[in-house]
Amino acid sequence: MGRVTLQTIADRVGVSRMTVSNAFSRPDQLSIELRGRILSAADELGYAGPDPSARALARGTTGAVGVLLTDSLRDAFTDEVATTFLGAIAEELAPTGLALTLLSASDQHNMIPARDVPMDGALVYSCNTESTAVDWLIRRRLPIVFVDQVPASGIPSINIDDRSGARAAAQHLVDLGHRKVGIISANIDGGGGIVADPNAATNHVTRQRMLGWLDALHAAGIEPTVVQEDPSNVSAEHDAAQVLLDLPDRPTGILCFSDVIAYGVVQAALARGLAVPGDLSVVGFDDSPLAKRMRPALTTVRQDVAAKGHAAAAALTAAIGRSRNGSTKRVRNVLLPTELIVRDSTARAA
Amino acid sequence: MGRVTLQTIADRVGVSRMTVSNAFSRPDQLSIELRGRILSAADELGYAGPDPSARALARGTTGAVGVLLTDSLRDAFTDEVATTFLGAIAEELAPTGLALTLLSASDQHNMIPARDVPMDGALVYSCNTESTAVDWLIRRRLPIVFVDQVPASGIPSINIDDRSGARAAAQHLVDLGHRKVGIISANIDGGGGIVADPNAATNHVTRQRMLGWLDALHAAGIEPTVVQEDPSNVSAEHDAAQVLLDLPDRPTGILCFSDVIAYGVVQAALARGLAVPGDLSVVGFDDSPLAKRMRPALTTVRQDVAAKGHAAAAALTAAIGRSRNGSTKRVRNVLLPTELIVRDSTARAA
DNA sequence: CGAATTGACTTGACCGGTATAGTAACGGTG
DNA sequence: CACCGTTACTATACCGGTCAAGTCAATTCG
Repeated sequence: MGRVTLQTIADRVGVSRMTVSNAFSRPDQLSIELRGRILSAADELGYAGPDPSARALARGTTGAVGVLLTDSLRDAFTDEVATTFLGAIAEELAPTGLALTLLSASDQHNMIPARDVPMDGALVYSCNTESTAVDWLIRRRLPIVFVDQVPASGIPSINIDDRSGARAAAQHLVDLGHRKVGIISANIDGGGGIVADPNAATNHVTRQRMLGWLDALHAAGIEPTVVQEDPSNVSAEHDAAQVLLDLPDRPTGILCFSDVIAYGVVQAALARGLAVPGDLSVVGFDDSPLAKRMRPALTTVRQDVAAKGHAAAAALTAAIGRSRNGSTKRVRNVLLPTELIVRDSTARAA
Repeated sequence: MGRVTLQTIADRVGVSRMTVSNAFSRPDQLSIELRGRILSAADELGYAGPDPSARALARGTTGAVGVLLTDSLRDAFTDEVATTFLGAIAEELAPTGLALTLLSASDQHNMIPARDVPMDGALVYSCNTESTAVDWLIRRRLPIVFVDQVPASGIPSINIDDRSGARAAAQHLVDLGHRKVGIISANIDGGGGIVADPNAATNHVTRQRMLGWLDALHAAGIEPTVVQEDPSNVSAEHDAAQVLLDLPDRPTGILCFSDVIAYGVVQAALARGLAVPGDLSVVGFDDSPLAKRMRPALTTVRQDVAAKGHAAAAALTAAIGRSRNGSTKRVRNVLLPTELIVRDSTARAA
């Protein structure tokens, strides 16, 4: 027995295929009585409703939007900040009925999700600027929204004020009298260890935070030692911390790209008998739940990740709406604020 | 200027549409020279590659698989157990190049993701048995895998041994001399508070754990007081705990559906000056990271969520493969073990 | 009472690809 | 030199829907 299609049902009921289609998609186009007959015939035949792929082709819409995530999706679920973000997106998307498709920016054996997966629009979340996946999305002329990405003209974007936040964090250490400062950044140039050129970061967020830190430090005449996480390493935070703590002229304050890193630094410091914040001040970034939870509670830069997610999803649905009815309203570039939260992991330099 | 399709390129280069299609999808079917010309023509015209929807229709495959989640996707990202599970799925799926689409079981204004989103297969994760979304997936004849779901014949399933785990947990309390036992279950019949019929649960996991607890308790002649979380409530765990702790004959041991609930119970107990485990023993379920982290460290039932995720994704790709080449290999029903982990939240009954 | 409207379907084209069977040219073989 | 297997394309028929523009009878209206 072949597949059941609109035609199968049409033949069975003795109407045209179009009428059956209407029975499912535009109930007001036929009599209630006939619709009832069609629906029950469909039911008997075990029809599951119009084929989504066929419908997508004909209608030009799929009912799903994508989120493009750097490298492994795995990480997206491991990181508390990312899950909060995704959760907020899901929440904002729920009333629209759109499903959420997770796309990996890295392609697996000639399958490039950004190019090959059907969708109505996409969110680009903190991808490296060099990623080709983004180019595919653009070529497809999909409505897209950049999040934590360097804003491009004509593309709506959601960012947080990373630079100001980082600047405030660094200034905080400066104000506490720290002169020897270390920085642990996310990955900048592919390896681990000490970074030669702090401005080489391909990731927008990494770069902005770096600029912010340097703003305040340079203004105070401080030249920090910058190390980066080795992304291929499980104990990346720990190793990066060791590099700094092993320096002949050990820093008294460390600025971290994230709370997770900061946590690792604090653990590493405590493990070698250093007091935090007595011997070492540590500042994180994000204000993830971890920051409040850990001991000492972490001084960090707060960003409202949930708000970012909501804004991103809203911007995307707006962009999709815009592309549907050809409206040319100007796109918005949102910049959400950051705020320094001082807790117990920072103190005056010894 | 209209949309660029295979035909546009074909006309431009002066070949048939099929040849252009081959240039993209089956490079071995044409000369290298011609393919080069086609590709560069496509490039000039700003062609983004074969339209995914059209290709999906023609090929009958979309490159994405779904995960059907109970109610709000939001929760899926909030719950550490769920994110671990999803992360493992993503990891297992990565090498296949399949994208992961998150589907809400609840339908929003006549858009039912399970029915309307294009996909090659789906995972059904811990949905209520009554959910109609599952029926849609089945009707579509999509390859599916049940996870934490009552196994149905002909459908591969991944489960953990909830009942044995719960039994071990309850037996543990019995062995410690507890006679007054409370149970805090996940939602059973839609409300909050004390549950009349513990067997009324529509969710398979909820039901199995309940059966397990009762196995051991009834064998010891103990009739527990069962309360359930009110899902609509933010402080659900706390409230449920209060109900038990307010009982005239306060329980000395409480069995919880999850570690998160157990955490809430411990907090509630400590808040009213009860010692844990001195005055009250608490057992969780899942062995999420929280269990190890909290103080006192939680006695709980361990399940390997990551393994569950991997198994689920593997089973799904297997099912998809099976449906492609019409193989009729028998489907597998996997049951993963659980293990009681005794930590510091349980002690002999006072 | 004839014309304009409405309701209920139908017709034919189109969405943008892919599968499969062909065909023509080319070089090698017995 | 007829025969055969390749290589490189093309022709035709779907895939399973939806859209826009009919058709035709049953109202409604001036």
